[in-house]
Amino acid sequence: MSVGPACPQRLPCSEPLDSMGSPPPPVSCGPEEQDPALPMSSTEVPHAETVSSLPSSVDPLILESPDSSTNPRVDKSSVKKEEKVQVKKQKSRTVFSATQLCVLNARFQRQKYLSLQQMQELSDILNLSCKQVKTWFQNQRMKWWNLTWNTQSWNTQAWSTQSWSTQSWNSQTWYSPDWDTPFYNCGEESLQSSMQFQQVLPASDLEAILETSGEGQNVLQ
DNA sequence: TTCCCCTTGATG
DNA sequence: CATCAAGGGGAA
Repeated sequence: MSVGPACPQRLPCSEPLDSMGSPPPPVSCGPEEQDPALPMSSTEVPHAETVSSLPSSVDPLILESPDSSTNPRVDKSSVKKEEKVQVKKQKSRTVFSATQLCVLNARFQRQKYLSLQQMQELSDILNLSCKQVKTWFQNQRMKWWNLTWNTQSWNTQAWSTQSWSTQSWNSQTWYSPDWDTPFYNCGEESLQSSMQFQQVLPASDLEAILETSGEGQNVLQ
């Protein structure tokens, strides 16, 4: 009933597609192709999730990845697939560890859209599934947009809608020219300032650390 | 296929 | 209660 669509007013998103002129769908960039088959074997979400015994946010950091072992075992629940197929309910909200979020956030600040390859790279580094990374970016984009227009509401004069819409999208999108150089793009620092996420760490550095360390999650305590 | 968008469902 | 990661639908 008139509750309203509850929709946060359609964002002025002209879509990055039009910006570029012809950002073809997806393009599938490389050999990677789509991965709807779930790379996760069966454990879909290997970590977290069931950590509700801790009183405070101790952050156990379960970033470890047992998936490498190819599904060693499924903890409790004797049923895993069946449950999904039949019940299909039980949505599990994966709780990303601090490290994972850190890297994701760092990357997001530089790039709002990732290509498939980049997505896979990130997922590999963080030990997450491609789908998870994709979903995370999707949700982040929503938040970011809401935040952006919200900010504009306060400073209606500060920003020119045209300014950001043009620059931002033009800079880069999922359609990036450089696959080899995932990081580094144009100077979007301006956006950063406005956004003021709480973290201002060197994205490339962070990722580099993770990459080098393989799975050093304790790097940043 | 991807995207956005809203809602669901779990976690804090 | 809010937040967050997903599920699902509709649209290029």
